[in-house]
Amino acid sequence: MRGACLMPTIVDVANRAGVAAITVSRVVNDSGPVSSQVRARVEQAIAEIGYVPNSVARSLRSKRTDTIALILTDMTNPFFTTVARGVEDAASDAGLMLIICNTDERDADEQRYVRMVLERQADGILLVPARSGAAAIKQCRDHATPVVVVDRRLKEGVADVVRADSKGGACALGRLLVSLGHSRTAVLSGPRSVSTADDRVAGFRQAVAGAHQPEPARVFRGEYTIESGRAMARQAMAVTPRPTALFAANNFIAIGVLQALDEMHLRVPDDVAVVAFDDLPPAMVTFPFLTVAAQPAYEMGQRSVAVLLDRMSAGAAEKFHEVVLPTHLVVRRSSGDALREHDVAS
Amino acid sequence: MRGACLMPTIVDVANRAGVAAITVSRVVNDSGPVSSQVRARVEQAIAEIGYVPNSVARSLRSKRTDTIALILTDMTNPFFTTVARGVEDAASDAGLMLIICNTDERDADEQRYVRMVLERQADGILLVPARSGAAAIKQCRDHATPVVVVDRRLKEGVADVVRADSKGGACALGRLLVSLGHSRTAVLSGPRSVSTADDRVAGFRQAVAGAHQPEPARVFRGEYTIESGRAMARQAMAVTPRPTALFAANNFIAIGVLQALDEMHLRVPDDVAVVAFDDLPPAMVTFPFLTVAAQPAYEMGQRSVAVLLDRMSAGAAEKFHEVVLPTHLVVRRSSGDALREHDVAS
DNA sequence: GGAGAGAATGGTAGCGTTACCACGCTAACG
DNA sequence: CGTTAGCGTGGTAACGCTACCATTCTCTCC
Repeated sequence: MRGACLMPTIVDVANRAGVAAITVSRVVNDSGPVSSQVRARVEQAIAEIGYVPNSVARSLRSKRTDTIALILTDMTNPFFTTVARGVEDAASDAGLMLIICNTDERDADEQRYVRMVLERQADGILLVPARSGAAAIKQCRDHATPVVVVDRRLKEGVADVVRADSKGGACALGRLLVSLGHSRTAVLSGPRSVSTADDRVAGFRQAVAGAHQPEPARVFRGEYTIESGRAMARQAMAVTPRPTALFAANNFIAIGVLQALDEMHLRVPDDVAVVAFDDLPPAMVTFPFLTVAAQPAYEMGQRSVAVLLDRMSAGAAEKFHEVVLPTHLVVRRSSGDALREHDVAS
Repeated sequence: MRGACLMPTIVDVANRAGVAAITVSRVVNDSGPVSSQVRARVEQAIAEIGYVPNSVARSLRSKRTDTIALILTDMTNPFFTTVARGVEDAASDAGLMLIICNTDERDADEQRYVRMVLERQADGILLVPARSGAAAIKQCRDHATPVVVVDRRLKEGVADVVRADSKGGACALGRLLVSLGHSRTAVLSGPRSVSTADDRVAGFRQAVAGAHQPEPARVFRGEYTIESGRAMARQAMAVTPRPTALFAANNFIAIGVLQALDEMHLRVPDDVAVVAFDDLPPAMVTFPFLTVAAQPAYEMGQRSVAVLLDRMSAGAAEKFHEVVLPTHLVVRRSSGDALREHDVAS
C-alpha cells in the first residue's frame, strides 16, 4: 500500500469484509448497531489493508471538523504560551485538534487568519483580539461559527468572554504599594485600544485614589513590549520628585523596566519598588524576584475551551457569558519593605 | 445570511452571476482564463451574498489541505516555543495553517496525534520525536505523508532531519571549561533514548578527554526537567572531591541545577561554575547570567518548514537531507573566571 | 396469530468543490 | 480558405464519507 498513491477507502474495506460501506462507517464511528461477527470481520479488514478514515470527506458530509482555532497575538509571550497549552490540553481531551495563529497585534492579520479558519470550517474559534476584534467577530457571526474572546474585554454581549480580573489585580498591587507607604507611583501600561491595558490603569488608580493619597498615580501608555517598558521607565523616573514605586502592566514591560532601572544604576527595591502584572512560569525563572498579580493562564486556556464547547452545543441563541478569573497576588522582593519616613521625604 | 443555517455555496454565486460554478471557481482560485467582465460580475456576486469558499470540499477534490502539523514534546519549553513560532511564521508565509500537538515525550500520544493528523489529510508533518519516533514515521510513510524530524537525530536515511549541532555545542562548552582550568567536571543530561541528550554527553566528554584531563567528565542521566536537574545536581555535588564545574544539557535541567546549588548554599560561579545548553529568549530574562550554547531556535523552525516544502514538492523518492544548524557560544557570568591554582587544589 | 418494536444491514443520494473533457469562437498562418 | 491554436466557458463526474430511509428478520405482547 505504500507504493500505491491511492489510499484505501471505506469501500475497499467494505468489499474485503463483504459488507456495505455504511456498515464499515458504523464500526469506525460506533454510530449504529453492528453484530459482533460483522464487527470482527470489518476490524480485521481495516487492519489488513491499513485503512485510515479520511476525515475531510467525513467533515464534508457531517459538517463537523473536530478542529478549533486559537488566534492570539504572540505565542512566545510566556503568558500566552501557557494559555495555549491549556487550550491544547483541553481540546485534546475533547477530541479536537488545535490550529494556532499569531497576529502580532495586527488587525489585518487577525482578519486574514479568521477568514482562513472559517474557510476550513473550524467548529469554533478562540480569539485574543488584536484591537477591538469587531471585524473578526462579525466575520465569525456571518459564518455562524462560535467565537470565544480570550483575555480581553469586549463591549457587552457581543460574544462569550473568558478573561482575568485585570482591574482587581491592579487594584491589589496598588493597595500593596499604598500599604507599604508609597504615595508617588506610576503605572506603565499598554495601548489604549487594549482592554487589559485600560483596566490595569483604572484598577491601580482606583487603589491609589481610594487611599486618599496626596497625588494620583501618574500614567504612561505605550506598547506591551520590552522596548516600550524601557522607554516608559525612563520617562517615569525623569519626573521630579521621582516616583518611589512603578507598576508594569505586563511581563514584557516589567522586563524593560528592570533593564532601564539597571542602566540608570537604580536598585530595586531600594531605590524604587517595582510590581507587575503577569507572572513568569516557574519553569523559566530561576529565582523569582518580582512582586506580581499572577493570572491563572493555564486555567484560562482550559476554561476558554469549556465555554466554547458550551457555545457549540448551545447555539448562537443563548445569551453570552463572561467568565472573569481571579488573579493572585504574589509578594516577592521587588516591592520591598515598608518605607520609613526618611525614604518618603527624600 | 446570518439567520439561515446554510452558508452560500459556489452554485449560489454562479446563479447570481449567471455563470457556471466552475467559472466562479476559476475566479476564486485564479486557476483559469476568465474575461474581465465575467470576473467583475462574479466578484460582485461573491461580495453581495458574502460567499466564503468551503475548503473542506476543495480539499476532498484537490487532495490538498494547505495544512501542516507540528508535533512536539512541550510547547511551553521556551526553546520549542520559539521553534514553533518560526514554524508558524514560515507556514503562514507559504499559505499554510498550522496544527500544534504536545506529546509530553509520550510515545502513545505521539502516535495518537500522528493518526489524527493523518486522518485530517495534513499535507506534511513536523515531528520532534518523543523517543525513537520509529512508529510515528512508519505511520506517515504508510500514508504517503511527508515528515521532517526536528531537533533530534535519527537513524540515517529514515526521514529528513533539521537539528542543531548538539555535539559541537557541548564540545565548545567543554573546551571553555577546560580553558578556564576546570578538570573535575560533570554532565547532567536527559534520557538515553533522546539523541540530543546522547550527543551533548558525547561532545562534552570529547572536549574534556581531548584536553588530556586527569579524569573524564562524570555523567548523570535523568529527564529534561527542573526536578531531575535538581536531583542530578545534588548527586553530582555529593561526589568527593566535588566537581568544579557542571554542564546542564538543557534549560530545564539548568534551572534545577541553579535552584539546587542555591539550596546547598553554593555560589555560582564562585563555588562551582555552571554552563548549559539552550538559551532563554531575551524576552523572558531580565539579566542574562548563564553561559550557554545557544541554538538558533527560530531559524530551526523556519528551516524545518522549508525542508518540508521541498519534500512535499520533491516526493518520497528523493534522498533524505539532514540540516545541522550551528550553535552559538555565549559566555556570561555563570562560567566564572579562570581558576587559580588555589581553587583547583582545595 | 397478527401487530408492533427493535436490531442488523443495505441502497441511494448528496455534502461543495474541482479535474477532465468538450465546445464554440476568434485570430493567425501557410 | 481551411487548419491550427488558444481563449473563454460550461457539463459531467467524481472525491470519500454519512444522513436518511428502506428492508429484512427476529422477538415480544396482547
